[in-house]
Amino acid sequence: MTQKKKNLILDDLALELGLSKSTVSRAISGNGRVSDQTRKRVLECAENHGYTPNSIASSLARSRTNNIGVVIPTEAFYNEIPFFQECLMGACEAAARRGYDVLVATIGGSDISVLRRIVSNRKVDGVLLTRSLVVDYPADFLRNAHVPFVTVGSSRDESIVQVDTDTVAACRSLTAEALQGGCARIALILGPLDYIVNQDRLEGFGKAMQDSGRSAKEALIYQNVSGGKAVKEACLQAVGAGAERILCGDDFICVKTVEQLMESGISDIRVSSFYNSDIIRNLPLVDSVVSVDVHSYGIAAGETLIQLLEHEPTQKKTFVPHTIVRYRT
Amino acid sequence: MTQKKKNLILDDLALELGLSKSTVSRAISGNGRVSDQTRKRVLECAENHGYTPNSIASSLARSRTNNIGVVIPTEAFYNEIPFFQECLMGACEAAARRGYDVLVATIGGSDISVLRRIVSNRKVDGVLLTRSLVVDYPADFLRNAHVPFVTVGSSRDESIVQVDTDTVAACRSLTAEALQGGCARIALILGPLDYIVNQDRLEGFGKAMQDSGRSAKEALIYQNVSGGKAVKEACLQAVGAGAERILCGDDFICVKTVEQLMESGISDIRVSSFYNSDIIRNLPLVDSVVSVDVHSYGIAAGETLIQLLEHEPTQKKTFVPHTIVRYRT
DNA sequence: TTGAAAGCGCTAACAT
DNA sequence: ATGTTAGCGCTTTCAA
Repeated sequence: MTQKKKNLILDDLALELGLSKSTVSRAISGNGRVSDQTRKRVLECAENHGYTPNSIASSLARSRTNNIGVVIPTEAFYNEIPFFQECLMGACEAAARRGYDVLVATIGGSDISVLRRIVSNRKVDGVLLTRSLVVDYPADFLRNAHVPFVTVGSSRDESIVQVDTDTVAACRSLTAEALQGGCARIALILGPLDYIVNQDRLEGFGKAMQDSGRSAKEALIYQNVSGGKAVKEACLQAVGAGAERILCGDDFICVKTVEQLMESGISDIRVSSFYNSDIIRNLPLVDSVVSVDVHSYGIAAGETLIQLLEHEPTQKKTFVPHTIVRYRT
Repeated sequence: MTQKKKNLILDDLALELGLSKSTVSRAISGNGRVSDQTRKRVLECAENHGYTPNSIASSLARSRTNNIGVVIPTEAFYNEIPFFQECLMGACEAAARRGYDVLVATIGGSDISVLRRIVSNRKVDGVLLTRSLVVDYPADFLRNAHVPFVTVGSSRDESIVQVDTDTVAACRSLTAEALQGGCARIALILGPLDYIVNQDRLEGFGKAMQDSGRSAKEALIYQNVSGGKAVKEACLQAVGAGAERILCGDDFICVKTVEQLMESGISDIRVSSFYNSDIIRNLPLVDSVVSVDVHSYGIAAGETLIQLLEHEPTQKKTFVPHTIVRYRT
């Protein structure tokens, strides 16, 4: 086998086999009837010539790229690093399984130019949105452009296909646990409410409070807290107001909260997080978290999107499981 | 403007403008001479029709996709989460700036099937390798397939275009600092030596020892340590052997080491890490780390790859800066 | 400067 | 079951 054989194409195979291009194409793609005999001959020939179809040409002819786009926010990313990464890896896994590839579309703030580009360049067949805002520009854009998409995380828009964990239920359970300890004064530090997930967290929290016969009013709730400094301030306020336990909306908040507590030399307040990643696994004071297998999350979302693209039946809303994890009992 | 205009193509514009396809193409792509007047007319027309070229067709005609592949290892990833993520984001940024898009190719262990696929499907013009092993399958494969690529991290192969931080120098400095404290017994816990980066770390460490007039023999060196359990064992051994300071090869090792120290109730040993991410920013006992701006790292690598693809002059080896960061002096 | 025409490599009617 | 023939939408010689 000489190294420098030029890239051969369908015609070459057809010529060598004494068949027509189309028959060879059918045999290789598996679309259309071909006798078992010829199929075998073709496949064999392709195999030992190391023929691989040019997917670009195929894309042009079929108007399908077999690529999906995964949208990742550049900023939020610094607060929730592992989430998007794991999600992405999951999506890649799902894609690979079905012969798709993944294009990354970063979104900085409300700048969706990269997304616009890959869509208008027709580089993807569909898109995975890895965050849902209350006002969802990317989703609006995609709907408008008639590009199939799936959101990771809930959307208020029922018509959107979504894959999510039951955030409300998860936060409800975690809060319930926290309350069981007979904790009198509880604080909640939450991020921006224009993220659906934070709204859900708040809702779950509220429900648990009600469940235990309390009013959400009794709790110290700090919402729309963003940035390390703001978190630390909220933490100080909570402490000042006599909080015995602090629930944190996400990892970043949790990290900053614990940081503040340590700095203040406080060690008798317990902390929980509504979302768990490896970052907080080593933090002191944290004793329970909501844990989601984000990798499966990504797989489920990728799989769902591909089902959509292949016109396979799909549920409008898929739930992925969560668990409550306790540290140092 | 009606919403449902069908996707228009070059011919449509040509027709409307009373020009030929080719002229319109030239005007839009900017390749080939067109009178300023017509160019303006064409661009205007394209603009207010919202015309966007079909990049797939263009790819087929030019044999260029304007996509780059970024290879991410699936396993190592769990130990060094932020690194690959940030690198990827940096690469995306560089790509976006130059009109390229990014395809993700995951590699699990030595399974490079995804990489193989995107390459043989001709979905990318070049590849970024985000890790270098001593025996580098992906690099060998790419070289063999004549696909341009750049490695993030050093390679022993001088012919490969690489973007890296000067790991040897960085670890040398950090070790030197540690030794200055007048530390008698120093330990080094290092990951697998089949990663170039670990070899470099070891080398930097050794040099610093020599610089200070000691022999590397004096140090407690644990190499090829992988997995949390192994790290903890190494840590215990180091402690048993009287280590006063522990240098860790990377964040994962650092986390596990500190974990072990805490569990053993030890608080008079200082720890340093040869690589720093947010994970360890909140760890006790750690007082100095090597810090690299991984995002710029990714940008530099992406930029270098694209230069390569566009046949612009490129250095064989680009260094990105590092700093030594001290915590709690 | 512009146009005509031949691809790029594959797919999918339609015919045989 | 296989072959023929148009495309898919853009680029790029080569002429004019």
